This record gives sequence, C-alpha cells and structure tokens, in this order.
Amino acid sequence: MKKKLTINDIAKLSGVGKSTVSRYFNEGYVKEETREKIRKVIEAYDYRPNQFAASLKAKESKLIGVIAPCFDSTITSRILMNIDEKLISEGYRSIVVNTNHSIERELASINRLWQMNVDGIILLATKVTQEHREMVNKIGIPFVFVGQDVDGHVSIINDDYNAGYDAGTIIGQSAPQNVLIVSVNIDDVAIGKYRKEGIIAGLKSQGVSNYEVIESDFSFDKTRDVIAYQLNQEKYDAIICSTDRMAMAAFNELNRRNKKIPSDVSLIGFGGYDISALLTPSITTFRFESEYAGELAVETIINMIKGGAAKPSQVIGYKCIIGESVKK
Amino acid sequence: MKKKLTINDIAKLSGVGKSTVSRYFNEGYVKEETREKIRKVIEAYDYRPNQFAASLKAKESKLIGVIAPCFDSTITSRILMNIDEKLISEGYRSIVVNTNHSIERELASINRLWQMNVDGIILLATKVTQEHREMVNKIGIPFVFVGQDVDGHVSIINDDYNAGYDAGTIIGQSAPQNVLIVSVNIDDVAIGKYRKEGIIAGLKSQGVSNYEVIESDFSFDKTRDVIAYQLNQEKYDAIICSTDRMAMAAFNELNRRNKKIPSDVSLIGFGGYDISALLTPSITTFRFESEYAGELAVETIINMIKGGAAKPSQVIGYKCIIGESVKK
DNA sequence: AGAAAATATGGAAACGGTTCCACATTTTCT
DNA sequence: AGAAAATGTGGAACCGTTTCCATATTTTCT
Repeated sequence: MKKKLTINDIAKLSGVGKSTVSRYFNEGYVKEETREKIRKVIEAYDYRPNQFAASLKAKESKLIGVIAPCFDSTITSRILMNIDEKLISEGYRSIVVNTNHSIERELASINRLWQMNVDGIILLATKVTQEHREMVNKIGIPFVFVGQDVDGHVSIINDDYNAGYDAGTIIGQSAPQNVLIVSVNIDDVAIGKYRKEGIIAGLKSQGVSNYEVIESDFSFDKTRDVIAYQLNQEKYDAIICSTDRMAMAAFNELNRRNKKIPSDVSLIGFGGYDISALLTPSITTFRFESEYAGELAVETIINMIKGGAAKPSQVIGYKCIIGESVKK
Repeated sequence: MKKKLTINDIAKLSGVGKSTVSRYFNEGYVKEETREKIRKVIEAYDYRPNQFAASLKAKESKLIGVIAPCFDSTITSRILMNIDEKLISEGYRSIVVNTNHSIERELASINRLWQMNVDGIILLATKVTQEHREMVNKIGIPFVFVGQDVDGHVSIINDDYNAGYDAGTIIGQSAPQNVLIVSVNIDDVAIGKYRKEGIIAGLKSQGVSNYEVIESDFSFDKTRDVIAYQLNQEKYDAIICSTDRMAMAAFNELNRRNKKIPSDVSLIGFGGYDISALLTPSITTFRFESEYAGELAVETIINMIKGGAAKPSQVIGYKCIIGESVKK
C-alpha cells in the first residue's frame, strides 16, 4: 500500500509553503503561476486533501448525516436519492445510516453522527419520542425531521390529512356499505393520526359513516394477517390502507379469497409505489412529492447551517394516481 | 449551540491527564479508581470522543465505504441492510453512497471515500471498467466487489451461471415452442454473460433450441417497450427475464395483451423480490442469498484489513422460489 | 528484602490539514 | 512619484485525538 501523500509533500514537491497549497484548495490568494505549479504536482500524484484532517480545524465538515428507518421502502429510497443528489450539488456529502426501525439505533446514530462532526442531520422519522427532542436539543446542530411534525423543531411533512381526506372522498363516492380502514399505531402521528383522521373526514363528507379502523404495522405479513382476521369477522366492500405495501397485502388476501377488485371490494393505498400501477387491476394511490421533500430538507438544513432562520414546518403536496381499484 | 467538550476538558474536570482519558477509551492501563472518576465526568457531560480527530492519528478509522448503484432495488437494499448490520456488530461503521448508476459518480465516490480515510470499500458492482481496476490499485486499501467477478481482485459473486441453468431447465421442461430471453448488455458480465449463458445451456439440456435473446436495461419502461416490440414480431410461449423487475414488465405487457400466464406464456425471473410472490399468478424466481453476500463481504473486508490473505472470489448460492408462472 | 515485572500516569510529539499573522510584492489611486 | 490598497507567500499555532516515552507506584518473584 503506497503511502498517501500529505499537503506537506505537495508543498515540498512544488516548492511552495503548505499554507499556499491549502489556499490553492480553499480559494485564497495564489498567483496564477504558483497555482499552475501546484496543479501539476497534484495531478501528477493525484493528491486529494484528507477530509477528516480538514474538518478538524475548520468549523465545517461539509457532511450531513441522514438517518433512515430502512432502505427497502420505495418512499425511503426515493427521498434518500434526492437528498443525496441535492446535497452533492450543494457541495456537501452525506453519511447515510440505516436504523432498521430500531429506536435505540436511531438515537445511537444521532450520537455517532454528532461524533463525526456532521454539520447537520436529516432524520426520516416514523416515531419521534421525548428522547429525540432532548437529544436534538443537546447536540445543538441543525436538525431536520422529515415525515413527522415535531413541534418546536424543523420538519418537512406530508400533507397527510388532506391526502387522507381525498382518499376518503374517493372511496365515499363509490357509496360503500362498509369500509375497512387499515391504519398504524398512533406513535406514528403523521400516518396513525392525521392520515387516518383525514380519511375518516373524507368518508363523512360523502355521508359514509359505516367504517371500522384496525391497526397494523407497515409489514406485509402482519397486515395480511390482520386483514384476513377482520374479513373473517365481517363483510367489507372497501378497504383503505395506510401505505401501498399494506394495500398489496390486502390485494393478496382478497385475491386469495377470490374477491374481485373493485367489483366486490374497492381498494386504495398511499405512497405511489411503482408496483401499484403494475398489479391488475392497478391500485389507486396517493403519491407524495417525495423528491421535493428531499430537496426541501437539504435546502432547509443548509439554510440553517448558514445561520438562516428556519420555518418550523413545511408541507409538501401529493397527487392522486388513479387506478382501477375503486368502484365507479 | 453549546460548545462540544474535548478530551482536554474531560481530563481537567476529572483531574487526570488527557492521555489517561484516551486510555480509558482504548483499553489501556487505568486504575479502577481513576476509571471511576473519569466515568462520572463523562456521564455527567455526555462526552464522546471526536471520531475524526481519533482516526487522524490512529491508523484505523473503523469506517467502511459502501457504494451502491441505487437504493431502489430490492436486492440492493437487502444487501445494504445486511452489510450494515454485520459491520456494526464487528465494531465498524459504514458510509453508504448512492451513485445512481453513474460510472463517474462511482469513481468519484471511491475517491471521496478514500479521502475520508475509510479502512476499506465494498462496491456493489454492475459494470466494472479498467478505470475501476486502476483506481483500486492506486488507492491500495482493501476493496471488495459484490456481484461481479473481477479477476485479480476480491469479489463476492452470485452463482449466476447455475441459477441461469436451472431457470433454463425449468422452462425447458415445459416444452416451449419458442423462448424469449430478455438479457442485458454484456458490460454487466454477471448477468449479461454468465446468467444468460446458463439460461441457454439449461434450455439446451432439455432439447430446446428455439430461443431468441434480446437486450434491455434494468428499467421497467425500457424493458416493457423492448418486449412489446418483440411480441409484435413473433410469437413466444415462454419468457425468461434477467431480473424480477424486468419480469414484472413482461407481466404487465402480457396482461395488456390478454395473454394468460402460464397457459399462453410461461414467465420466469431472477431476484426473489417480494412482489413476485404477490402477483397473480405468482412468478417463479431465483433468490440469491443476498443476506449472506452482505455478511460475507464484511467478513472478507475485515479479514483483509487485519492483513489476512483473501480468496479472490467467493460464490454465494441461490434457491428457486416456485411460483405459478410456468406451465407444467 | 531486593530485583524484576506489571500496572499507572502525565507530558510532549505526532496526525494532516486550516488559519492567523507578518511580511513582500504588485497594482491602483491621487 | 509616493502612499494606500490589493495580492501573494511562508511560518507557526492550532484543531482533538493517539501514542511514545519517561517516570512513578504497586505487585510478584526468588
């Protein structure tokens, strides 16, 4: 393993002081002539300054920590990709951490990122606890929550209530006899509360009051079990699922029971997963502008880093992708 | 923003030298009594040593760079998740970078990670160029390729030929008249060459020689277009797709044409995506042991870091997940 | 009991950069 | 032309750690 060159080596090789080389990289005064000498050496040896050493003395590390609950959700990867993209275009780098839905690992990750001197942290949140708030206050670096509204903190949130309302309305318009709403624990306030409340309000707006709410988690298997159990108890002709993955579980269970969508049962989901469009029939779903969420998160955090005042919470929109899964 | 404490502050606060505090963290001689004093201070102020500063002096950064072509593939997130998991359990951290399928960004990422002093890099590879080889040689840190066999370098590879062979055999046993193989560019040697060659050999083993190979990329849209075009030209009663996403494109196109699977056309894919099982009919697919690939990659790279001799390439297995998409 | 080994500790020198400062050279202004 | 301003440069200090070394102190051995 060849030894890595340092700024000192470059300085010697090009016959200038190390501070001049440093300035070369950080836009300080360097004469064109000197600049050229340094450029040649750097190119010849393909030298790159060590980021860690740089951020040790400089206040900025140009590093943003991004914490995600998982990598295997369409939405998550969509946001992640856009955060990454935008971050790079703004001259930052990202460190992505996967917590695999563990709250402890989430908190531990915040600490680890902090140790790494990141300039800020973006958290793709599902459940925000008191501990989160305390930790955010403690570390005192710019922090942006995506997906959950955390009062007193900066967050980028989906317009969950209204998307829910629209979904409820669409299902309501199909004049269902009995609606099953598959939601999640209220710990996830955005989905378990706002989205759900929107759905219910939407249904009511169409005069539908015959509905039942059951709770699942985001997993396919659990959701299918929960729905299967519920379908054994009672008859439904419409199912509203909190995410597309959950809608897929419903889809699967309905297929298994030979229920036709939408003639027997209408189905609707949230997320705008690509696959929703692939199924036959395709599933009506709500797609949040996650690309925009990623971008906005980056803009917001960079603004905070630069000392700008941040608005506490910003809402991103959605659009309905109409499929064939709702009865006319 | 509260000022971050340094090891010096901790040393003063607990009345010991900073080297003692350092030893406290790095298992050196510290008397139980002293240890206790330090522990108290650290806990009171919730101090954590700055990783960057640490890795500046110490040879190890305990950081592994992981480069992925995207985040939105089932396989990728599966591998990523396991790499992460295993890395943490081994006392390392990962820096995950998404290159969004851009070769330039891939090369740039290698450089960036190198600048960050990572102890090693794991690359989830699709296409490996000469530049890759040169760069790997240049940076001289442990490097593991996952998914592609790179001669002279360490790689973890799928048993593509045999999986292909089995797929070919299964389709071959259904005695098809005319088979369409949807492959990818040979730049992706693993899939575009070995997997394809395995498929063809498998078909031949069952006496099938009536097949055609077309080329697509990994995207849904392109693949559907390519298949649609081909179906306009000729009649096929079996389609073998190189990935499940591509199989989904075929699925979609066949549905659109009212072709029944498997009675009109048999369909088979690779990857073991969850959704393959959800479709009706479910699609027969080959699932590589990607969890194991992740683990193995980590074991291998840590072994290399510790100076152990690494075997050039290790093959991971697969299993066939039988669906209902192949005619008996 | 005395020597050798093991345990404990703090000071100082790295690590590879950035930045402050003092000073030299060039350009611009009146 | 001379002063002021802008440009250019190198040395030294510093960022927050680890590690080497010198030096105590304690334990173990013969």
